[in-house]
Amino acid sequence: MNLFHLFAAELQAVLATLPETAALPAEIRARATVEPPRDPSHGDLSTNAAMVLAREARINPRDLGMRIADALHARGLYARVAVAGPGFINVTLRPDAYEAVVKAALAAGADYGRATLGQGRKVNVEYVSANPTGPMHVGHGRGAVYGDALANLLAFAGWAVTREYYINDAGAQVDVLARSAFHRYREALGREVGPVGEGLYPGDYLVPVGRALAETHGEALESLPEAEWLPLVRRAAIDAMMAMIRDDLAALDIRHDVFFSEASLQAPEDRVAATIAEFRARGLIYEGRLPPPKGQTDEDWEDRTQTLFRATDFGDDVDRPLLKSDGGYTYFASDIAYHKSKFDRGFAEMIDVWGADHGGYVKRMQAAVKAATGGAGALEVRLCQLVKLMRNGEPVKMSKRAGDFVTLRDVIDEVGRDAIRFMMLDRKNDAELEFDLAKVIEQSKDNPVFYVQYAHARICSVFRQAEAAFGAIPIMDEEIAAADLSILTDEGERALMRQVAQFPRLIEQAAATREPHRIVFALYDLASGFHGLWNRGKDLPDLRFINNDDRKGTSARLALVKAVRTVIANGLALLGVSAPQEMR
RNA sequence: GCACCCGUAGCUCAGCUGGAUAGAGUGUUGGAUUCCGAAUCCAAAGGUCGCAGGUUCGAAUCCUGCCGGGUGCGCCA
Repeated sequence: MNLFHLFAAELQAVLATLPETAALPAEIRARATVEPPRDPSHGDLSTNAAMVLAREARINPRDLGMRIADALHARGLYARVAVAGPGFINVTLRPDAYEAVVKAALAAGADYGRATLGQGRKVNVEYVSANPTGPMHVGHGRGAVYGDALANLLAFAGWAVTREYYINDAGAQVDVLARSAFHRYREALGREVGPVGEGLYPGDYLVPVGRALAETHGEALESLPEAEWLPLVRRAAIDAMMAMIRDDLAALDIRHDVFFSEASLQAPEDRVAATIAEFRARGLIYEGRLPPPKGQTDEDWEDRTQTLFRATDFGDDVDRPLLKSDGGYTYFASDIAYHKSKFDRGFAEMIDVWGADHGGYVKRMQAAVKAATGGAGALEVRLCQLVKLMRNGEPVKMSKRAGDFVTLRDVIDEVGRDAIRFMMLDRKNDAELEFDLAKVIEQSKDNPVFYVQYAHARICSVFRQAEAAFGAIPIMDEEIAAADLSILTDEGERALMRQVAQFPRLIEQAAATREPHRIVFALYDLASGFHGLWNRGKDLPDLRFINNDDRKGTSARLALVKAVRTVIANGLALLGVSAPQEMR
């Protein structure tokens, strides 16, 4: 049940029949929006219809507002319809409208807020996609949490979501990984290997990989030429790294549906070559030169002819190379084939979640998708800004030297899944995020995670108390479902009803804008409203949720807080944060 | 030089795709616990929304130009 949808439909019906607006094209009338007024004293719903349509209708906004307001009022559904300010039409609902919403929330339970915005369309959300060359860092964690919450949100809002991870297991970096693992392998055999060589990965996370290789192969690999041991060691190292990454993701309760291997694009069949051939046949590729980049030292610049994709024809700033000087594919070439595969698998809508350091890559990838799909597919890229890791207000150094490198796993182990997920979503994804380890573990004030969870736990506690006072839950559930909510007239109670009523709208807006952080802020506000009402019960016993002398009033208030708990639980579920029964 | 992101209270950030008197947390100051969980609540104080123009009924929000910070800029991924 979505009050905003219901009213918007009424409004459009009025606009379609009113002499002043009926003649306007439907898409003009659709400019009218419905939203809650900032100031609750203005009413429950507000529309800008009169202001938005006045010009086209050739009437001044206030007069048009009066006409629309009269027509709305004549429908007999609203307690009050008024024109205010420059032409806002404010609507006050009848009290029972909110009571119906609370009942609807209780009936829907875990499905309350579910929307049909996506209309069942398939969408592919690709996130994390960290290189399998080492442990994930905190920045990966942000993309992981954001992508996962976004996927949850889109699924809840009516999309058919596939969660995907792209494994970069094809380039030169995984060869470096293999050589690094080979070093650890010889070390495990007891050879005098010395320090890890220049250009190799020094982290000791490869030590177990080397040890496992030694156990499996003994000394057999040592005598082989690199060309023979490298594919074997590479496979083992990548598998080990991916196992580690998947384990870390599981610790955050993140599970992808598809792990897509970059290497699989080239073997057994070479789909990158096929994509390039197709582009070439369509005249999207030419041999040419690029101007050197400006503003940076370019002593290594070598002016040469290369194989270029006409990205500028599809909105990019320059054309982009597909082949490296050694004849291999650029990462971009592979990525085109990869995104084409997504489209071929039925995803016209694709969302990639990247780190901000890949921002310069967005236009070319969107251009490529446009070209590869003939305009039928669209790629949306959401960038996650960097995470500044802090401890007690001091930045934590993130140098790669062993010792002070803080991995994502370190942070998960230190602060826990709920805290890290909530805090990562406590900021807009394109804003930098300051993550203070000391504050996040502090189980109190500074920590909004506990604030929201506490509200949920407190409501659970209320129900435990109610059960003790009034008896078995099944009986209570029936009473709650039948409760007369019209006796709840306190402003704090009405405010909670409004927040419950706005949840479906919140879901749609958060999904449409791809902004799960809105849920975080809304849950915080809801928790705040609840905590406030709770404390007023200390001074005003009539506001207490449980009143042994007033079974009807208790049922009504329990219905309200149960609806609040439902919203908190559903919201936290989308964020991937647990909703505890108690905080102890 | 170019592209993208950011600039809002001392600090960290929201601001519902252009709406009404710009909001939270934190910090500071003062207050609330015989009673549903004080991991809570209430109050005070705190603002040239980076600057300057423009668009219109209306701009923190959209456009242009500056200033400041960040991320990138062929053959890494």
